[in-house]
Amino acid sequence: MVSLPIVQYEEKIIETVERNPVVVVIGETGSGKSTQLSQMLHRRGYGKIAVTQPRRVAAVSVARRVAQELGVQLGEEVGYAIRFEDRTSHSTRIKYLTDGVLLRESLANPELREYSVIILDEAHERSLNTDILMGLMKRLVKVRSSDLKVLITSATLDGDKVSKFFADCPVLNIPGKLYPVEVLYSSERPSSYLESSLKTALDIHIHQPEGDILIFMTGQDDIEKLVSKLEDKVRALEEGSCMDAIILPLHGSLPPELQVRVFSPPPPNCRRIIVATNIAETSLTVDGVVVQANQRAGRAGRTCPGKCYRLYPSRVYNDEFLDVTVPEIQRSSLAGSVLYLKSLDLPDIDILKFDFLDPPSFESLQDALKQLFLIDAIDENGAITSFGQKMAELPLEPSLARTLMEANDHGCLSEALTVAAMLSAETTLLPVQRKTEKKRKHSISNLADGSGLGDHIHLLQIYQCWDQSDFDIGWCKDNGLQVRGMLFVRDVRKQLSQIMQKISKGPPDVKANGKREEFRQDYRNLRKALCVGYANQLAERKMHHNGYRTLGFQGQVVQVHPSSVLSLDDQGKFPDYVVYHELIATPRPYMRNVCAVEMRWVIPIINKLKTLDVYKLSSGGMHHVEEEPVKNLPDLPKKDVEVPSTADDRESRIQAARERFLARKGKK
DNA sequence: GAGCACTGC
Repeated sequence: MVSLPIVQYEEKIIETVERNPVVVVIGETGSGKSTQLSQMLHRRGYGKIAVTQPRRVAAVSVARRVAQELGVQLGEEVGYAIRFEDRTSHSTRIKYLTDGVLLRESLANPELREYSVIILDEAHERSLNTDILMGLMKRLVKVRSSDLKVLITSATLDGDKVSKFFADCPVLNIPGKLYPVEVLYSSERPSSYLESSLKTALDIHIHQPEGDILIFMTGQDDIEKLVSKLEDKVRALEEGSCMDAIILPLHGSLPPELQVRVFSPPPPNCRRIIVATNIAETSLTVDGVVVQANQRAGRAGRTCPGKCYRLYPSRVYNDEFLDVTVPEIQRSSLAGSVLYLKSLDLPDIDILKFDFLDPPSFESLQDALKQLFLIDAIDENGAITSFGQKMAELPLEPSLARTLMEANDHGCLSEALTVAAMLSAETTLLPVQRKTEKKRKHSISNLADGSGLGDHIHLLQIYQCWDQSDFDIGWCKDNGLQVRGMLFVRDVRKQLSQIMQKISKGPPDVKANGKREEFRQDYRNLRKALCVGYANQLAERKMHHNGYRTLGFQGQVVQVHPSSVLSLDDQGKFPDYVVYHELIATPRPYMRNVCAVEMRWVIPIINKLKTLDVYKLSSGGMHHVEEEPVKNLPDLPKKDVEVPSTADDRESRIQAARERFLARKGKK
């Protein structure tokens, strides 16, 4: 085995950990920190060690490698835990797990006494879960000062910032780059990145010695175009003029069996040209890559020297590309995280003053509080309700958790479970769509059309059809649904159902299999439950056309997404009110996954909005503290609510996303 | 008739 750089630092690392409760380890890709740190501490007799990873594949593959290095059976001394898969046992001493799983564990056991060491790996990725864990660790090292060690590891994270966050804890730098990577820039900005990538890749293929090429593109669409163009060009090359080449696409919606092709070595005298999304940036390491046609130099130089071609001038790179990733916590809805933190009931944690490495804006916290209030997860003073406590147990966004609670009280839990599970997997359900195959959708819509009521009902009906086929794999294939996506839905549904059984007072309504609602055809109870859950995601149709105005966004005009199955009435009109699952930020904002609701269900929500007092919500029912002057709070309508505003900050984030999108389009 | 990507419980 090649000796990893980190091994030389073992004494130094151990010594620093012995003396400090928190240590930051900065190690570049290839330093071996993910596999070696846990083993070092294990050798020195530390107790059970948890190592978090932001992604499932990473948790599994790193655990597998460490078990192999230690010569033990996976699941014994070394194991992993990801959603739906716990491969650990009583003898497990080193446990790899996703950050989400550790957060769930900390809900059941806030002090995490099971572990002597907690390593938050890949913290530079700034996943929302890791960010929250960092805040919790800061508190935990105080509570468990004598028997807990915390390590924060990262490739590029600003070590000083994290150190400062953890009371000036020590920072260890482990050099890791094994081989040099030469970086080459284009002299000017290309008019088309696609054409420029094509030209550069061919040029490299024809003129450079052997070694694989990795090209980064922004999306599946461009990947498919580039792959087909590359195939044409390579085929057209004169026989024997240069080595062979195989072109491999790589992106998230590619089935796993096609993804793994990039791990098998090419035939002799053949160069692989891999065209990937940023999935290859972090999730997967492709051996043999020596040349890249875009910006991620870290992926080359792993096993031998490499080259990185940047298809734009260095000035562009320096001026426009060096923004550090905006942490997830500063761009996404915080309702789920806020509810989670409130449910922990830590006496010394005030959500508005929770110690984040990069605090989210005051507005987005308030936005989250407003949403939680609207769905009864917190009371008017901002304190978590018993309802909210139960919702936090569910691994769902609060809107869907609330929908399940409501459905359970109105005899349609079975259907609601299905809808929530289908939405959890929605992106992996549909097959890789090619522009040439549009017909597929119709085959399933004969069986399930949403009864005109929208996409939630559509998803429910698809699952019910599959259920009636006895979960036949062939049925999925015949109807153009991804098998692994549907199996995932079934797992999620089962998990949600078990949690609902645990938390509901009476026996939950899960056995009914949806017969009653099915016969009703109008799915009224289910839609009402969705309306209650999506109280913050309501839209009202504009008087004279089919555009909508969101009630949550100050009069923002949105359209129903073209993929929606929602039908028009005799007059060619959409329903007066809908709830939506998400808004997509494109030049024209779209609601994706909508469900028709009735005005009489909307009225109580509007009324509740009138009672909303954001000042009380955010003061947590206690005296408000100085730092945020009242005049900075957004004005909330207390009377005559026509266009209630509950998501001002999110609106500005959507706006910013739109501007970024437009700017990108403009450049093309 | 338009769709940025990726990840997690």
